[in-house]
Amino acid sequence: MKRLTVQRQAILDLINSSNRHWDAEEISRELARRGESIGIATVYRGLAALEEAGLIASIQLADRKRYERADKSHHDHMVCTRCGAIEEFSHQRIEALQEEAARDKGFVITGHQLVLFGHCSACAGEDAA
Amino acid sequence: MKRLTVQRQAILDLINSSNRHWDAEEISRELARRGESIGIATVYRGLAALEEAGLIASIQLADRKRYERADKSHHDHMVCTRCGAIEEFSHQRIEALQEEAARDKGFVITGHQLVLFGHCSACAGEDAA
DNA sequence: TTCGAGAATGATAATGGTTATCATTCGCCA
DNA sequence: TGGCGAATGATAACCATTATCATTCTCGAA
Repeated sequence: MKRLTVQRQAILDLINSSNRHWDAEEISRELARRGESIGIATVYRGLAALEEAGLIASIQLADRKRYERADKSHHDHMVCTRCGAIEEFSHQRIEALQEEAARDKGFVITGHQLVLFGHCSACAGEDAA
Repeated sequence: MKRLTVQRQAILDLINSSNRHWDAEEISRELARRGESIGIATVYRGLAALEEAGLIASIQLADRKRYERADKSHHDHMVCTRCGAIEEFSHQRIEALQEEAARDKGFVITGHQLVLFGHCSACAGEDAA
C-alpha cells in the first residue's frame, strides 16, 4: 500500500471503531449511510491493502470474507450457525500444539484459521426453554 | 438422501478409492475420463447428499469446497500455499481444548474446522537449498 | 509552482464456484 | 403396472470478488 487515502482511512476508522466482523457490502452500506460513499471495488481493494499492511485482520468464512480490527491479540472464532454471531476466544495451548503437529510433519506454518461452528449461549438457551 | 443412484455411487467410489481431497470439477473430469460422465449439477447435488448422509467429509477452503473419504478418524488439515498439497494431522489435545474454550462461553460446538497454512516439507526444503 | 509518473478511484464488465429452474427420466411400491 | 416422489442434466441465475480502463489524485523532482 503506497497511500493511505481518505477512502482507506474511512474503512480503517470504521473497522477500528467497532468490534464487529464486517464484510465488504456492510462497510459499503455503512459508509454510504454516513455520507462517505465509496465504490464497492474500492472497498474491496482497500480492505485487501489494509490487511496486507497489517492494519486490519480477516477471517474467511464459507460464503464471504469478514474483516475486523487488528489491534487485538491473536484469537480464533466461534460462529453461531443460528444467529450468525461471531465470538472470539483464544487458547494459548492450542497454538502451541498446532506448532508441534506441524513440526512433526516438517510443515512451516505461516498462518492458520480455527473456527468452531455451533450455537451461542443465547441460541443454545432456546433449546432448553 | 433417498436414493443412492449410480451417479452418486460413482462419486462415492471415486472418493473412497483415493486419499485425495477432490473438488466438484475434478470429480466431474475424472468420471468423464473414465467414461462415466455426470452433469456438473448432479455432482454438486450428489456431493451435498453424500456429505449429509455422512458418507463423505469436506473442508471448506477459501475458493472451493473439497471432499474426502469419511472413513478416517477425525483430523484437521495443513494446506501448502505453494504447491497446494493438503496434509492431514490430528491432535487429541486440541480437540479437548476447543471443547473447553467453548464451554467457557456457553457455546455448543456442532462442528469445527482447523486449517494450517504454510509450506509443506518439500516446498519448505526449497528455501534451504 | 508546476509537471509527470505512478497509485488509487469508481463504474461496470467479467469471472468462477455454486445453486435454482424445469422438463425429463428413474425407481420403488401400492 | 401405474403413479409419484426423487434424481438427473442442461442451462440460467446468483453472488462475492476481481479485472478493466478511463479518470483523478498525490507526491516528488525540476
